[in-house]
Amino acid sequence: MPREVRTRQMLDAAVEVFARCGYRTASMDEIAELAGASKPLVYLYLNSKEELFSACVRREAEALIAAVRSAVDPGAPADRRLWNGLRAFFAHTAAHPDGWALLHCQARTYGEPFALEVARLRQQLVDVVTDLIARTAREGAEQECALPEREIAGLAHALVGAAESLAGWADSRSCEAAGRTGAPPSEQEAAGTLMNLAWAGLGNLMNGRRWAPARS
Amino acid sequence: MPREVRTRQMLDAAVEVFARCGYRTASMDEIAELAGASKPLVYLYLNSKEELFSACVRREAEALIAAVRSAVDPGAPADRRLWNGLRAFFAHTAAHPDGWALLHCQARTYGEPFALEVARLRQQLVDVVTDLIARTAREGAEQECALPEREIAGLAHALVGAAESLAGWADSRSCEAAGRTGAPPSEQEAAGTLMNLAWAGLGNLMNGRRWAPARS
Amino acid sequence: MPREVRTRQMLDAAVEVFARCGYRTASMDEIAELAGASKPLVYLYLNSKEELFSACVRREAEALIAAVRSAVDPGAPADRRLWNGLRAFFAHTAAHPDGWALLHCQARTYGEPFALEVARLRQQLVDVVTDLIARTAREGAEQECALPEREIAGLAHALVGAAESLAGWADSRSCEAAGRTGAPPSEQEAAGTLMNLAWAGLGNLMNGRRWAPARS
Amino acid sequence: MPREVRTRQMLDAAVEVFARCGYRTASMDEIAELAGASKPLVYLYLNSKEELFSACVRREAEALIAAVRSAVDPGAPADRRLWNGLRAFFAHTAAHPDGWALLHCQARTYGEPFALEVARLRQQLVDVVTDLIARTAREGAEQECALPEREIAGLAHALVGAAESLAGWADSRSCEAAGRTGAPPSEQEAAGTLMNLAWAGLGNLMNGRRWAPARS
DNA sequence: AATGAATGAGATTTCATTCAT
DNA sequence: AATGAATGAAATCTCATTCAT
Repeated sequence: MPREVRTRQMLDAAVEVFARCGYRTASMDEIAELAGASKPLVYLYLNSKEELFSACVRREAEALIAAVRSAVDPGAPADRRLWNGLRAFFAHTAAHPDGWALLHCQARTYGEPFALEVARLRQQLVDVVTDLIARTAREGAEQECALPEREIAGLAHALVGAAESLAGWADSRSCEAAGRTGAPPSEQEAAGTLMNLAWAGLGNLMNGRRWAPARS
Repeated sequence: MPREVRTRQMLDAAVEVFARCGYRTASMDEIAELAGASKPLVYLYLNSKEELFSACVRREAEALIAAVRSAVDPGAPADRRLWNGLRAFFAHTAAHPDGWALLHCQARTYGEPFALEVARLRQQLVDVVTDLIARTAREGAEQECALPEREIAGLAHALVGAAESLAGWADSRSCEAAGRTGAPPSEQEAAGTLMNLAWAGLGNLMNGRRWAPARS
Repeated sequence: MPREVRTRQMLDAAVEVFARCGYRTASMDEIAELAGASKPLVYLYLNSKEELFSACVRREAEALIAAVRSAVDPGAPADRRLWNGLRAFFAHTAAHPDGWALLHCQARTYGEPFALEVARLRQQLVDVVTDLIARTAREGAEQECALPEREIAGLAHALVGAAESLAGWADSRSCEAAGRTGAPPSEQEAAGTLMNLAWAGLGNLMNGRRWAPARS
Repeated sequence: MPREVRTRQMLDAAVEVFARCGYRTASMDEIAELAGASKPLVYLYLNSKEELFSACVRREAEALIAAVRSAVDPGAPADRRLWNGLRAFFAHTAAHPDGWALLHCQARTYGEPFALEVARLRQQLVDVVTDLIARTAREGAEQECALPEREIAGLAHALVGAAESLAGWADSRSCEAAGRTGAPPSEQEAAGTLMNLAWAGLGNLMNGRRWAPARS
């Protein structure tokens, strides 16, 4: 069996096991077995547990970012682009729950040696969203009312977080765990909720309709 | 030294170590040492690593929820209540970064035996927010336009996720890791961004100003 | 069982196993078993295989050097001092064949991380011998004929090597291995052979009776 | 590439790696890579790590013994023969430091399966020297004073050991390790030191000028 | 109330070695 | 003549956990 194929199998297995168990709890034995190969072969091709995990994270993150990017038609109007990006995000995370779990749940531990890399990848996602928002704001501005960069960054972080949370909501595993009932939301629903939030927020902000605490 | 005091010391130490290293990587040796007690004593008081971790999560989650709840004056107007809740959330997470790291970063692993409990605690937080939103919506509705429960739940999830993300943004550790520059946002800023988002979104939804994809 | 006693047992076992198998071949399992303790305890007390080996080498080297040093009566005449030193050397190596094997056979591999330390310890032995020779030469000089330092160092190296070789000769294990027959030499014999060599060599050198190649 | 050439390349590589790392630490991967061949080929030609090591030791030992033997002109006078043998020994070990390291440092481990063979090869070297000394003694005896065989064997062992030690002294690697300073001795110097020692020792012994401990 | 001493079980990783081609 | 692919076995080391005091 050619090396490339084997490597992919191993990554697939590793993503699944890491998503299920977490980095430390996952054992190389289990990964190797699931990949249908022997442990030494896993080491031969992927060097160490750490590198294997890194490779998984990188692959999944790149796939997610690529999915979002390619869904965004550069010629479309601003709102359409944001909408498509969101739908692609929810579609991809729903289609690849293990990869998503890896990125969202497992890869955040500070103190692990790959934390830095993971943080950078998440930042990439935020950057993509920041671009989307900035263009949306620019094109959609009814009047000359540029949002400060800092505010846009905040919005992007908030949106990414909201999207992550909604994606998690849609994940049946977390449903069971939390004891929630009722069907999880569809991608359309999740994207819709978020789109409305973003659209309304952007609109208000751009038009100066801010909420401010009443003087006490 | 009385048992209560010792126990608190142990939990403090455990939260710090768990936050820094994660559940699996943290070692009971380190925790015991940091707590200034011997390992057998830790076991005598807290039974096992798992129970110790659970106790940490429970304590920190309850503290966070209590902080948010107590900041919400039941007699205040709807927007004020949401605003105060958000500020309390950001204030608390900023004041207790280890506890927050525990809840946000470490405690998400599916597959660990305490995952269930952790998910339930997060659900409590979502429930608090859901209540806030529901009441805000009810009171703030300019016209009779009840939002469906399902949509409110979605909003709550989105808001909690956005808040988490903004709280993470404000955490200097993740800043360094992601290579971001510029000062992290203050609690006021974070709360403001989120409040605007929520307020605008709620307002639009309640008034039927929804964004919908153009027919293609 | 108190820590000190256990530690000594472990070192004893380690010296035996390392001497028998060499550093790499020896297994911590075997050492722990021979020491009558569990492996984790060995690690708790001695940290790592490398440190364990270092500790063995240090202990044995110090014991050997101490044995030689304490046998040398500072008030005795020069030849007597050398003689006593040699006898002590052969007596000690014969009495502690494992320790000797460790120093002589196992601890020389360049490339191992402890090679440096071992080389330094051997140098100590050479230094002791150099002192002995230097004083012998000074006191025993029939006429004013100081040997150059460099020559003395050479002699010391040669003597130490010769002693090592004779000590190895006396070791029954190497006898079997080499297929030699006949009883191995006693300490007295070995010391005598070496003493004569050293004494004659020194005498000749000091009196200028050197061997030089005939002009060809 | 013909088999013979390849085999030599492999042995060259193996000697280098074994000398650098020791038998156990050396890896077949490294040897194969350095030899520029694939691992299965190494196994095809040399069967196993053990046989490979044996082959290396045999080759190097035979080369050393041959060098010494061929330097000894059977017709020359006794002292001249010893002198030439010694010079050849130091010249060869200096010219082939890896081979020498293999014989002197790596190949002494009792407990490895080739220990027996290695010991026999060293014994051959001792035998060569024993012959040299025996003939020297016979020819050089000023009076009828045959040295007992046992004493000659002792001398031979001592001389070989001394030579080994001096050769080691001359090896720059051990110099660095021991922290010694000053230029290492040349072959001439080493051979001279040893020749004087041997010559004087032999002379004294044959003439009955022995050192004996004073009655106490 | 508190601990020094001790361990069973399991983790990652390495390596000599062999097929199938 | 030569090799890419693959592995069984064993190494070092760690850790949560428990006695005996």
